[in-house]
Amino acid sequence: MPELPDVEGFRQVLVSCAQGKVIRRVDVRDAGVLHGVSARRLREALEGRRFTEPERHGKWLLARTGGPTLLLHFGMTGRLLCARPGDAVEAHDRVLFGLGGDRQLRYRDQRKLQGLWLADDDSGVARLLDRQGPDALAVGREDFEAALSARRGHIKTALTDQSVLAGLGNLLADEILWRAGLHPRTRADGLSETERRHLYTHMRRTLRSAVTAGCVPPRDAWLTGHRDDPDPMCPRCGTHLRRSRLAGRGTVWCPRCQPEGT
DNA sequence: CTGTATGTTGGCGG
DNA sequence: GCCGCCAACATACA
Repeated sequence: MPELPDVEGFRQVLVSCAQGKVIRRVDVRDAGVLHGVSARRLREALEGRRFTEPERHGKWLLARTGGPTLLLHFGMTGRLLCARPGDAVEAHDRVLFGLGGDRQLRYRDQRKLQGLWLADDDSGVARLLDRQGPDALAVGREDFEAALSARRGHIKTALTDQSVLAGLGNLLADEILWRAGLHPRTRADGLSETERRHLYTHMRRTLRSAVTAGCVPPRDAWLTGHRDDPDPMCPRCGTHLRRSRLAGRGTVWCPRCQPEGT
């Protein structure tokens, strides 16, 4: 699930559930999601602190406390949710944060592909995020174009490479390329001035809608609404969609709207 | 059993 | 060094 729009939604959960609240109890149910920190050290670092305004960079969520920062990454199946302390704990609830105001923030994740990190200070945060390119929602047109021009590989690979641009995942990349009319194998540094501009514009529009929805919505008018159909058709022109493997992921595109070459 | 899944990393060969 | 591809990580589901 989690790409930039989902993580932005989790940031909102953190704001409404936990911002300003004291962390009374950190309950690590599965230490397998902790990276570079023990359950005990996590508890000692966070209990008694208060969550302040959280930030997001790409697919990373930064839960600030005024002291150490908790960094969360959701992999493919992670979520953040707000519960009551008495609510039944589910099998995949890995860490529970008991808060003031009778709230409980939960990191739930089925597959444990990523997890939680703790940074003592800003330099610790910077170390953890040092491979991240500019955030896809915050990046300006010029930096976006410069990042792509520096890449000789396929455009889809560049868009989903977090060190080039942070936040886009497999669904968003396919969606944006479809809207921009670009074949996913187009060379990133081979885009015309116009194509680069369109790509940036469509990335912004797609991200804005998706952030509002809290996910890449599987709407009928979106490519994402059809990628899992047995015989998927392009919602714009009715052509049979193509499927293949690119950048290590299942890739869907419309051969008519996104012609190869040129 | 096989293949797939919205993520990331590290290794291999070109 | 850059690039594409693949396995690995852990788990569920068709």
